[in-house]
Amino acid sequence: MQVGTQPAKLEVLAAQLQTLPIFRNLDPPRVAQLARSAVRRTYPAGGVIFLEGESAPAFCYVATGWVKIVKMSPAGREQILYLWGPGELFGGVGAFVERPAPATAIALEAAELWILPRTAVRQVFAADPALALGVIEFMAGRIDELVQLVADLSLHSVTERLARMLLEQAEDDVVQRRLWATQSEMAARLGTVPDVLNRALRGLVEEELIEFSRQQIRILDRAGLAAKAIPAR
Amino acid sequence: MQVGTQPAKLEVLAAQLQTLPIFRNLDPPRVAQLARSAVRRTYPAGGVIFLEGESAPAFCYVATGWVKIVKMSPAGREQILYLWGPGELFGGVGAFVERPAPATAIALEAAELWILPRTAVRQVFAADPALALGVIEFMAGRIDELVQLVADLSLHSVTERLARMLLEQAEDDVVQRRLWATQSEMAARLGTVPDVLNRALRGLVEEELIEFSRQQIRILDRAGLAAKAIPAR
DNA sequence: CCCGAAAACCGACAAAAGTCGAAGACTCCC
DNA sequence: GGGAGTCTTCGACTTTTGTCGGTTTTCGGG
Repeated sequence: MQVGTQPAKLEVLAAQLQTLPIFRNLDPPRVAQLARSAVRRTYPAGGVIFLEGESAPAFCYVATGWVKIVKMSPAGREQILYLWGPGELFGGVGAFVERPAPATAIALEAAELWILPRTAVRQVFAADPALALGVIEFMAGRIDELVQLVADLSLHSVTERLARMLLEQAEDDVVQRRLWATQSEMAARLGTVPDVLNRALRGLVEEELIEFSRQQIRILDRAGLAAKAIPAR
Repeated sequence: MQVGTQPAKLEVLAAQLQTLPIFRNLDPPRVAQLARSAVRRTYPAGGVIFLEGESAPAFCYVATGWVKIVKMSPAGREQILYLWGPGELFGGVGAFVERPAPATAIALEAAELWILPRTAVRQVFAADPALALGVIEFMAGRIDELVQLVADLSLHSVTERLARMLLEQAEDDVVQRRLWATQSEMAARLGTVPDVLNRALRGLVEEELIEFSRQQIRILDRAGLAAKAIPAR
């Protein structure tokens, strides 16, 4: 490992950060300052980025790879709260509030992250209070997603949740499956167990609404699937 | 209805706002300014304060009464996200971000609220950027609660959730039940239906862990209840 | 190209949650 | 104080979800 990071990489990072909604109102020099203090870390597939209860890290920017934020039950089941991919920023609360991380972050595949250190974020924040609006907006987004997740878990069946997820994620009626997008992971995302998800999946195949392979899931009947997503009664 | 609100009430409001963590770092004159622009509104039991999807209001301060924040399913079931009582502040995101309310707010009993108008909040916010830290902390609290709720819904049974709720809410091993704290409302809070909650409740009575009446629920065996709250397997 | 581990699949079963209809108790309003 | 309406309770039932054991398939690494 080398001391210092190549200027070129930092410039790329700064440019990427600048495009994020949260930093869009921030002066470019400040963004550059943030980028310069960023620490690059890599994780193998399955690597733990931080654990629930630990002191929460500052912002994490995903350069490459995918990350899941999970809650674990005593019995070993897990519920995925968020999935973050390349170009996405997560965490952040820890930069402003002393508060243990409410959940665990794990790399789903080999991932490369930029950690924005707490001190740097605070400096920039103190120098340019307008950043606060961005942070608030950022957190508002997190809240909306969680509210939606709660409503889904409590108010809808597994098949309904699955149908909605497929409709949301499909591009051109096809949901591409990453290597790590196993049925176990999808189940954890939907708040159920692999077996039940499998049943739901082949239930939809039975009704000729979808077809799926290890690589992708194809929607055959978008209208029919939408009907499943919104329960009649 | 009279024009203007009595100065005395506004002073009380200002004093109360000042004690909230979110406004603790705010200059007293600014808090007074905020209080002066506040609008008092009253709602009957069951009255709708705002609907999901509507333009979100700014902060709401509960002077008296209780308020629930709920998601509703097409089938009519509801999931309570938050409960707010006297002295508590909710909402707020709408003051900073143009974003429809993610859920509905309903008064559980006759309630008296102070609405802090968006413009006033923004003025104070612009004048004293330190307020931003308070807002961020405030929202971090909301996120933690939602994460906990997701984990509960997905990872624990109704009885486990009930046991935990009782342990959390009990003061001196007694949970006082408000008039509106019917089994239906408790069920909506726990993410289930009244019948199932009733069964869980009398299941616990059967095991002599609690006893309950319309007025209160008494914990008879705190250790036994705690064992129920944290599943063995 | 083969091997071992992980993932997917299957059927039967168990348990939890939700539904329904109806009866009894309680409250609050008139 | 009566009476309407809500809340609670009950039993039986259905559906959904979760569990278990084992088999087959797939995939990546050697």
